[in-house]
Amino acid sequence: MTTRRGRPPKDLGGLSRDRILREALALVDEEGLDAVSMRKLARRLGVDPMSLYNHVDGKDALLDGVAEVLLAAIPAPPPGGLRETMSALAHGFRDAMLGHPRAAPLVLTRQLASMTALAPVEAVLGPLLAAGFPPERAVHGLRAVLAFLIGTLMREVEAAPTFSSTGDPGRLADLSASGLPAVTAAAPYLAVCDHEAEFEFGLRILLDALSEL
Amino acid sequence: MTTRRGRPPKDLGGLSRDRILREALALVDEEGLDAVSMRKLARRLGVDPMSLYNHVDGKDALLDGVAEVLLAAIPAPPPGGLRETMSALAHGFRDAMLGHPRAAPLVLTRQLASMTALAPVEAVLGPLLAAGFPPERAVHGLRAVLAFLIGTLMREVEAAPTFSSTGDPGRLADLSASGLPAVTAAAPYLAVCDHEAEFEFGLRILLDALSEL
DNA sequence: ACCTGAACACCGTTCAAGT
DNA sequence: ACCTGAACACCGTTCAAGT
Repeated sequence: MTTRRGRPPKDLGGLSRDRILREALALVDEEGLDAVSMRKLARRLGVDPMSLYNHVDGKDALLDGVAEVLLAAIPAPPPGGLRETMSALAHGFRDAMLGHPRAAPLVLTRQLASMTALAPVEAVLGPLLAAGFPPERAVHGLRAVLAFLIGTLMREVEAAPTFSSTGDPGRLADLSASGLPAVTAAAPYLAVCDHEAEFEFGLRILLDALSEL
Repeated sequence: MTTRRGRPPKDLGGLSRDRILREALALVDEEGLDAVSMRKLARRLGVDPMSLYNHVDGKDALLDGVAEVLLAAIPAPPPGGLRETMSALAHGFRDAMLGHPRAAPLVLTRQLASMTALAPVEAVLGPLLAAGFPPERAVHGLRAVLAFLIGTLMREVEAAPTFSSTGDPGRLADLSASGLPAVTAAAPYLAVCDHEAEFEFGLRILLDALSEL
């Protein structure tokens, strides 16, 4: 169990798990994941580094906590059909990650043991089962879509290969000069990546496939 | 350019970029990514930490180099139809990552600027173009498949959420007791993940979709 | 119950010096 | 051209002490 403590501790300017996690997220947003350190975080909170350990189990648990904060920001999908629900959740997930691009890898790359990660799972699984999917197929479908979401978002958040570095004008030239015929032919498209369009394209394919059972 | 130096330096027991990268990969395989440090790597090589900097641009460049070593292990696909080629490459990619599961996140997670990453791209794009795909669609398809591959492999390599911790027998009980109806109903399937089957399932869906234009 | 600060065993990297 | 070692500015975390 990696969830909240029993009682929410009073928050009179004092330290608390929530305050620490929020400040950690702010730190990641501003300076990036690599810049996070217990000491720097403590400095920002005006406390001794070791005080953090009264509310958080260590750096790794801290980052898990931040990931959970991000996940909790995914809104519950409005009730609707299978396709609408899955699409809403996929977009909610994407929006939550894009709202904190530098922190997103925490969600996308960590094995979250927490139960808070289950709310979106329930929201996807419910409609799939209601639509008559046997549970095994439903889980299959969920995992295929999730894999795609994680992969696209990693790319979008600049943690995974695009074959287009975001602002590099020499990239096209490099690709064209690669000597690889297909790469050269497709260079103008490889050099640019419309993340929104890629997301919709892949999502549509997967949802189509699921609809056809 | 993050490629090799001009001349391959003689390798008489001395240091070299290749020797450093190979040792780094071995270190990751044995102790995991977090355990990698320039100092420890130097210790294993029997040299002063600072000697590494004569062959590698710093820790980040070192890790990029290891990622490229992994990528280079993907075999060129045997000539064949569109579907065979894409499938062979996907499996080659997967096998390369599973051969070094602890190092795989380096490939899956980093923005590789290197040109060595282009060989597999060429191998996929070639058949797509030959099959009559307009370059824009070909790139779309490539990116959708790649996103799925990255997402599944992240999960497989235990860097991304499965909803089943690998060896945790209490997981099923946790899921069943979650109070979420759909999660409870699907708990037996959520608690277990046959990576091989998930991989084939998702890949088939995507390749089917691409075949249908 | 919470906070503190010294201390331990580490980091990556710069720089001046050696061969 | 390559290697070295001291030094700098950091880390995460343990532990004993305070309130």
